[in-house]
Amino acid sequence: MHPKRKRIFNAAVNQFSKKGASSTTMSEIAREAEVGKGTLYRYFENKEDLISSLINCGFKNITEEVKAEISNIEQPVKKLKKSIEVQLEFYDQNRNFCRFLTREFWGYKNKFSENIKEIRNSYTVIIEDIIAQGKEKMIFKDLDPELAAVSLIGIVNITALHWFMFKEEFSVDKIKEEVIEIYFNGLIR
Amino acid sequence: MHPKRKRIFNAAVNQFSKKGASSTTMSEIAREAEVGKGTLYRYFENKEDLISSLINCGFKNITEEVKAEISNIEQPVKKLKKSIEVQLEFYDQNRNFCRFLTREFWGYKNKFSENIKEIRNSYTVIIEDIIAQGKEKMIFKDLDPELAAVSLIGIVNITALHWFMFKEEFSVDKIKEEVIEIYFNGLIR
DNA sequence: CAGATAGAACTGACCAGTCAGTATTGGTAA
DNA sequence: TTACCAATACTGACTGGTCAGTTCTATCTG
Repeated sequence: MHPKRKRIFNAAVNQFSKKGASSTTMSEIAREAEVGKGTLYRYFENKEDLISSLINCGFKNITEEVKAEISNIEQPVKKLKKSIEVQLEFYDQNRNFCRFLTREFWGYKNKFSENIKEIRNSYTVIIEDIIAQGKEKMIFKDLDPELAAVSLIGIVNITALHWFMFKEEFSVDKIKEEVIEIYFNGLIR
Repeated sequence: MHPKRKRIFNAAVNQFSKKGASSTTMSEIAREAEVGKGTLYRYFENKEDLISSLINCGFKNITEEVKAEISNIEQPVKKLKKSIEVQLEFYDQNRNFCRFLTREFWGYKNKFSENIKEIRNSYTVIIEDIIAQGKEKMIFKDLDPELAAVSLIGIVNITALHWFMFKEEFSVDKIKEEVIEIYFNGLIR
């Protein structure tokens, strides 16, 4: 990616994660990126394009990373565990992006929203497939794979968000262990 | 509550859930509420006041309802099950509010944000306490109650949101059953 | 009449997007 | 090496439009 485009991306994520996309002005992004305001429009058509490119690109990154990391794992349980780990680590290393994503994701209602539905789905489906696979092999219970997938995504996302919204420290390892315990074996002793 | 204030509340939730709070104009809210624009400012100081009152009030409603419903239940497991049920049913009956809340909640960074942290916490703590209680009674595993509470909230919220964002039908019963199964006993057979 | 309301008209602030002008780069010829 | 010249990248003041919040008048209700 062009280094200036990268700079704008980073500046935008920083600002968006602080104030939300719609309360952030293009001038602020330009200032933070140390770039003229006009330059923004050389790299992005308009504000909406910037926002959706950001969501697109970040989401694609996570999805690709997860896909790559689980591709040579056989067992569904190990696959899921790995994907939880990868996701938590990605969030840990991209906190601002995580804040931005979780905030804008649901809300995003515009001409790009169809696109976003698709992107989101592309991730959900990966998890869903693993669960369906494990269900066939009689490793997982007979539950709706979509619901099970969404539940896992919910746990991981909200936990990560909660932790670095309200806590100072964020221990991927501890959270990973406990999330895995709850999701696979439940809260009850 | 004054009926006109109520009307404005409803209109605002409708609009906000469609377009997001910051892209909704006060004139639109007035039109939808069938109320003069000037009247809005008799019932709310300004737009921000309207938004934060809405979040406040809705969140308080859920919290109160959950508190009331679980107050005369003894067993931690039953308490948690009830609170899942109440929350899902509340969301089902207030879909627009749910969409609005999940969208604005995390993002809300302004003079009210401290307040929102508090409100949120007041709900998390209820769940957390039940879990801590069950942990002491050796019913629940030795996990961090906060993490366990946040996980549950994540499952319930994201599942509900996913369902009436991407699906037409929303069966509280089915979702409740499966969420409970996963959360209490885990995905693994 | 008195208090509340609708809603039109207005104001001032704010902001996305533009564009005329400036700086930088890289290629070419002297 | 230097001088010159596009072409390309960049800048930030400016514009047009939008919208929160105010004010005012006509209307309604009791």
